[in-house]
Amino acid sequence: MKTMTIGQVARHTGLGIETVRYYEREGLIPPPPRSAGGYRRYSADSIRQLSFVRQAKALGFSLAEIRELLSLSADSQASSHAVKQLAEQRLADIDSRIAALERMRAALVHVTGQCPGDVPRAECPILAALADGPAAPLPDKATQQTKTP
Amino acid sequence: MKTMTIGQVARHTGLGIETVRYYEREGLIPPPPRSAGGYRRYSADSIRQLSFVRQAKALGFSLAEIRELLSLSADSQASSHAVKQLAEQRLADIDSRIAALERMRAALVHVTGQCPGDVPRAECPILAALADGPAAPLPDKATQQTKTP
DNA sequence: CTTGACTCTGTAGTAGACTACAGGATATAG
DNA sequence: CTATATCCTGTAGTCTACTACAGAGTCAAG
Repeated sequence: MKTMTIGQVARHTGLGIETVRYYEREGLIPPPPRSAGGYRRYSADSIRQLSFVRQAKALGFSLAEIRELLSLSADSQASSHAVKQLAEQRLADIDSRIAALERMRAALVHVTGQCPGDVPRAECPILAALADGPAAPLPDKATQQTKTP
Repeated sequence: MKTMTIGQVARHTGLGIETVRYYEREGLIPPPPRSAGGYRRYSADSIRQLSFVRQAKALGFSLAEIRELLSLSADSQASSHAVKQLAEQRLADIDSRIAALERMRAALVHVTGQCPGDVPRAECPILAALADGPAAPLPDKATQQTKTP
């Protein structure tokens, strides 16, 4: 079976060598087997995982979230229940991200395709596209005393 | 016209007070008018902008990108050409993000809905969902042959 | 006018995610 | 066998995006 050095893996995934080692330290990818001299020897599987990390990062997932997603894929044949629950949470999150991106998309289409230049700014609402979407439920402070004016 | 203090704005947007001031320093929102005593007085427009920032951040945009997006909305009636070009770039980016999220979504659906437990791991590919998506055009070295069976 | 909650500026510290060496070992072409 | 390109560990530095004070001023209620 063909294995690769860390440099080849880095080139294939578009990551830096130091970054690959960093991901290993952080537990995002399992430590690969080593050669007699101590060199890391990667398989194609590692490439897949690292590409996943790169993509997921570009989508705004934190390394902690990505670690979780990767564990989902690793455990997919194991404890169905907990895994499913986690996957369903992630699914909901992803759905709302897609929805928000599509609102943003619509607004941008509006800007590029329409907006003749005579509309008075309040009608070209990139802002409005995302202004009221319920994406991330932040640390709830809402149930404070509403000094409603 | 009704204006709000920074604390009220923070509560409305789910951001911290310090964060709101930070965004102002960073040029994400324009400095609001001040009261006689120097207090910032926000309008509903600020709320909209700050909510946009919060949402866009949750989608993985950096503050620099968000600044750009906000400038798009601010200039929407101005120099159509450069603005449109920028908007079109952002649009393409958003499209590929949506596509990647949808691949990830499909993989998660697969995990939650299918995956009876007897499949041998290579068939529940959350990894494969993102393994080869073209999200960020990194220093190109690709042209790799997919030896995948 | 006093009080207490709130805000101001400015500086400094933190967490996450890299990124850059230093100093030394290893692999491989010739 | 000898370059030289690549790899190793370990530590430290950087960048982004906050977050936390300190010390002082402001606002609204009573």
